[in-house]
Amino acid sequence: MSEFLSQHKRSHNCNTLTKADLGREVILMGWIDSLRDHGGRRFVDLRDRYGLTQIVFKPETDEAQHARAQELRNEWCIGIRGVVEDRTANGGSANPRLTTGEIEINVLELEVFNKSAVPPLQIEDNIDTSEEKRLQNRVLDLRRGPLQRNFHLRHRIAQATRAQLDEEGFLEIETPILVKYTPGGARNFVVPSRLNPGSFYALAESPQLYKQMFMMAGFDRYFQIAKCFRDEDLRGDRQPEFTQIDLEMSFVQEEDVQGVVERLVARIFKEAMNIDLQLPFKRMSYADCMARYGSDKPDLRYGLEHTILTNVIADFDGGGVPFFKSTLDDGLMIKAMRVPSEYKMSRAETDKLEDLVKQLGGAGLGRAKVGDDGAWSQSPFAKVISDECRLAINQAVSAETGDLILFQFGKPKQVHMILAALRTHLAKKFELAKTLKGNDAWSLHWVTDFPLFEHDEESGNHVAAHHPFTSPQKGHEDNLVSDPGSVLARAYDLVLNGNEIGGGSIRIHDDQVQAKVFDALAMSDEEKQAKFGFLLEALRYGAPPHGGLAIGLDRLVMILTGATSLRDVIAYPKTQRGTDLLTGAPTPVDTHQLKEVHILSTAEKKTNA
RNA sequence: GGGGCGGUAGUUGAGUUGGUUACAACAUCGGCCUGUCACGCCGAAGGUCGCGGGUUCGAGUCCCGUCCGCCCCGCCA
Repeated sequence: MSEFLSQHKRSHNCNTLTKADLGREVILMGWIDSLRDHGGRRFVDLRDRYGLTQIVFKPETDEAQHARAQELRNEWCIGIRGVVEDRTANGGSANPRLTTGEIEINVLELEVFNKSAVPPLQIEDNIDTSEEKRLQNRVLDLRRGPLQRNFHLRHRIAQATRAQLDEEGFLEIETPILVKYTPGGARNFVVPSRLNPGSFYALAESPQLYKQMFMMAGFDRYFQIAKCFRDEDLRGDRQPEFTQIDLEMSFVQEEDVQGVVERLVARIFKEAMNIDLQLPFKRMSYADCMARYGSDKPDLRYGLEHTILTNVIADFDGGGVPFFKSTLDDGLMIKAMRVPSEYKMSRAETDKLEDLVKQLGGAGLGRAKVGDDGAWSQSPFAKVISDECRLAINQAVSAETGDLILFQFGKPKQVHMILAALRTHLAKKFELAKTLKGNDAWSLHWVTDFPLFEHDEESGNHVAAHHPFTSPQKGHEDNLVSDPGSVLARAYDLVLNGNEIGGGSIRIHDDQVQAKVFDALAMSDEEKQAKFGFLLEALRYGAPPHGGLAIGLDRLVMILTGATSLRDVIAYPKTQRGTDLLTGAPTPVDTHQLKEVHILSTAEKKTNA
């Protein structure tokens, strides 16, 4: 135990002292952010999570302390006792960039708690160190201002969430992390059970079924800031363990859930960002999103809308363009995006767009430059297309002189995906969203009317688009068996600046409807009982109508902090390969540990470089 | 499962057609400096060019394999 600590308590943090404190004796503790040694004056910027304070060592104050100060180095953790003095009166100048910039602490006593080896990264706001080095040295990385601020904001958001949902009558209840393994959907992390040889838990993908059962238990309004685990491939915005603001409500319709979420998000924006959002948020149907933006989470802060041309061109039987004709004959989609003339691109730049299309798996990029009178140039279709078809296309996409029309042909899913990628690519290139200020910089909207099922190409079956407990829309129940592909769901996603930050639905509370949905999913009685028997059982005893939603907390924090990766808002994140460079996890475990949990590894031994 | 980019002092980068002792900035270390706050000045040290193999008189550079990081498609009910 340090003598210094037993005699002194920290009196202030490094961001509070001002001229109002002149003459006070204070105790500060923190890290050495930087050093400036002038021989007879030794300056140290002392840093803690709150800010910086300059401390100064002067030989006339204390010869010995001044001499010791020469030994100090960056990132040492120290404590000091000293007197608040006026920088200007001391013959220096104030630093207007610091809250504490008008004062400095004349050091009377110095305590070194712990020296620091030379840090492998610089502790500065703007570093260009590779992410690999940063993750390997995460403790030092986390000392940096931007990450410290990200976690402050994350804390504010979590607290605003608790306060708001508490005020709205929600109960915060925890659910298990070790849960029943259910195949289908996201891949589960699997945990062997030592006490039950050959059996396994899964780590919870989400508290979905538990929260529904809370409703059946009568808790009425539940929320949780819940850890979730999914063993899928990682992305910049996907980590294998992540956090959801999870909520569920009884006796509600879509607009009730959406209203709660809108008020919650508005409160988060107000408390964390001091931004007043306008309520309610816009609503767009899934079909509309896909047609106009090629995405179920479009960024609505800019245009670059798409137009489906399949029917337009079919009216002209391909308009004399053999490729159009063969595309139509194959039953494929033709879609275009108009790039207005103010977004100027050279030939080389449009060629680069085509490279992007090919990287995404597209065959190529159809183009047409629109001239006077709607004539096309720089286009493989220009010479053969009929005037009528060309004009109809121009009209359909609202083309004006100087515009560029980009075409995609093929399966709808891929056509949408590629044009959506081009749209976001061009928006980035021309900085369409980045330059927006104030409220214009934020776009929130609901996407509604999702299909209840998706067609799974692998199995040929229908699979639940959201999850199998999502309620079909009213009047659609009869189509569940006859035409499942046409059934819309009572599901809704919340989109922020082109990111899906939340999703939810009104659930099925009627076991007859639930049975039909399982039928449409081609699920046998044994299968439903084995997987979801506990839920079906609960549905038999007075299940209330209910619905809810989950917000991806990490993603929300990422967007609000302006971070470009989830890794900057999760304290100890995983790399794209799912490893933790700080601790080295995951690691092999020895065979006797495996034996204890009754499993045997089939992995081949890896040799590390 | 697939496509793309990258790995060179502690850190970030440069390194030509394969050719002396692999270069710069910042950081580090030593010295000087009484008003700095991107302090300044003088000096020094610092390298298994991710790893393994091959071609060659000679490889950071060319070829093959492999490991690692990042971005994207698939995947993520």
